[in-house]
Amino acid sequence: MLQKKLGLRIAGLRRSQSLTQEQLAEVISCSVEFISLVERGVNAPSVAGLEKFAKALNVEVRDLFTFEGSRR
Amino acid sequence: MLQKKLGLRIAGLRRSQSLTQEQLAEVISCSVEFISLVERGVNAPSVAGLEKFAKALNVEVRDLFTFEGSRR
DNA sequence: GACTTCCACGCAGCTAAGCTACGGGCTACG
DNA sequence: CGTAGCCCGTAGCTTAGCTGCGTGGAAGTC
Repeated sequence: MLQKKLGLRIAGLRRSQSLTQEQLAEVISCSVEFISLVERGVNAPSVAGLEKFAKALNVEVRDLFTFEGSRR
Repeated sequence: MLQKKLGLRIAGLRRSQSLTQEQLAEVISCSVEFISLVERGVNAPSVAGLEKFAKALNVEVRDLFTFEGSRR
């Protein structure tokens, strides 16, 4: 549920930075496969992982949970 | 790092709702000990767990990651 | 057609961490 | 004293976070 939206959000942010999954994986220092899993909502990163994602995407963690559907 | 702040945030939200750890644990249907661990920043809940916490505290997940220190 | 880049996806595996139960201990309050 | 609310350590089960490998497909370029 949540991870699905989270994945889409991350994928969107990544694309908006013109990064490939591979590049993002390198920044985060994790596997490309994992990026794929996360973006598809199969896996959700841990809280520690969220921090990395946010940093790599130049946003704050709370922004990762900010969707269109959310208020505001 | 993050989980520390997250824990404080959750504890703060819980208190502001005048809930005890026990009551919160019941709403989330998890153990009281776990609430304690989370609030102290020893453990961080999983993404699925975050959803439960947010729902129990009547906020959105993104609000759990909204600290004083954060921008805005 | 052949090649490359980007990505989805299944499978198999390790280990870290989420989560629980039990037991003890401290403070505050009636 | 007794109870409520919380902290804390230890020990343990179990899930899922995360990896590697290998495949294959869509789109672009030459």
